[in-house]
Amino acid sequence: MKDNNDMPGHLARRFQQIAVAVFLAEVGEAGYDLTPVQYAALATIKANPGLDQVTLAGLIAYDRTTITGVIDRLAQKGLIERRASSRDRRARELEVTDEGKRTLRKITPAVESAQRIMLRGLSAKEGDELMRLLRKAIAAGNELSRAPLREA
Amino acid sequence: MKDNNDMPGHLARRFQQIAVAVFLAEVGEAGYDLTPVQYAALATIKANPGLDQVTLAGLIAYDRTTITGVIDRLAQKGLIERRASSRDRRARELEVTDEGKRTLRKITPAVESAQRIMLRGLSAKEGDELMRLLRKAIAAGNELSRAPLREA
DNA sequence: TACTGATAGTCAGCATACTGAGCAACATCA
DNA sequence: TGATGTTGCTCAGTATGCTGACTATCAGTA
Repeated sequence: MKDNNDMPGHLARRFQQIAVAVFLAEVGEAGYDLTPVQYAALATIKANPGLDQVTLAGLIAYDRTTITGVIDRLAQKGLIERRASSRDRRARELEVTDEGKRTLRKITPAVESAQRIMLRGLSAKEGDELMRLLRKAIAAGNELSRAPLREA
Repeated sequence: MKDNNDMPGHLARRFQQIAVAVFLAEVGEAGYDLTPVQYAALATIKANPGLDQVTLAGLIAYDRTTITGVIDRLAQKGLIERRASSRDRRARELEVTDEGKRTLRKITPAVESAQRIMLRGLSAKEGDELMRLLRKAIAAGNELSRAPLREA
């Protein structure tokens, strides 16, 4: 009988669980209330102003039905704006507000600190190796989830 | 500006996302409807008959508020039974039913196949190394989530 | 131009996860 | 025994993720 600790799926869940907890703790201590998912969306919108929801979802591998709620919450917090596209009346163009940009600047140290904390059991070399292996496994499995990563 | 791919937190989320999708696909193809979370709970109850919910939660690092729903669904499917404990009237003792045991036997190949598929981009050696690094990072961060792993 | 298929977004419903609160039962100690 | 603190479990509320269905719109073609 295999132990849970021999199951990559179980380890994936556990590592993700810790990663989220660390992120929320660090960002919360900095005085902000942003989830990892909201942060990634916000940062990606800032890097790609005016992109639509489907493109955003592809860039961070979110399901299109999930992104709706994330966008709603970011908009409600005043961090982004959602405008109808002029070229395609189905699409909505996303833009980070000034407050969104300010928030991003302010929480960056907390976000980076969180990334360090979740790897604190590993040496720098091991941390790099873990990320390399995760990237490789993810690349091979990209099409297996409903929300694969998509290039812009 | 750091890329998402340099964030262990993002990689964790993505790997977990793929792991769940692969698990559901494999188990679904085998004709069963069990989530990874339900599977881990079921297997752990079978290995520790009569354990209570808090102990179960500790063994698989689930939050105690999450386990309630998982147990409900397993019981509703007829895979486990929940009895009041005679020693502690607050506690409920969990037991796998015969159908639960049969189900566990039947889906084991699908579960193992899923674990292989989610590592298919890696060599055997790389897969082992990924698991080792995940275990190490998880051990160091165990206490950082609300639902840490606990020994029996 | 009318038809057909694809695409952008949303919604309902279900299953994790978590926060925080609450109740019942237990354990300990004055 | 009685007060106090702890523990097992549940519930309400919020935030991902997913399945599947639906509307509005677009794009290509007959």
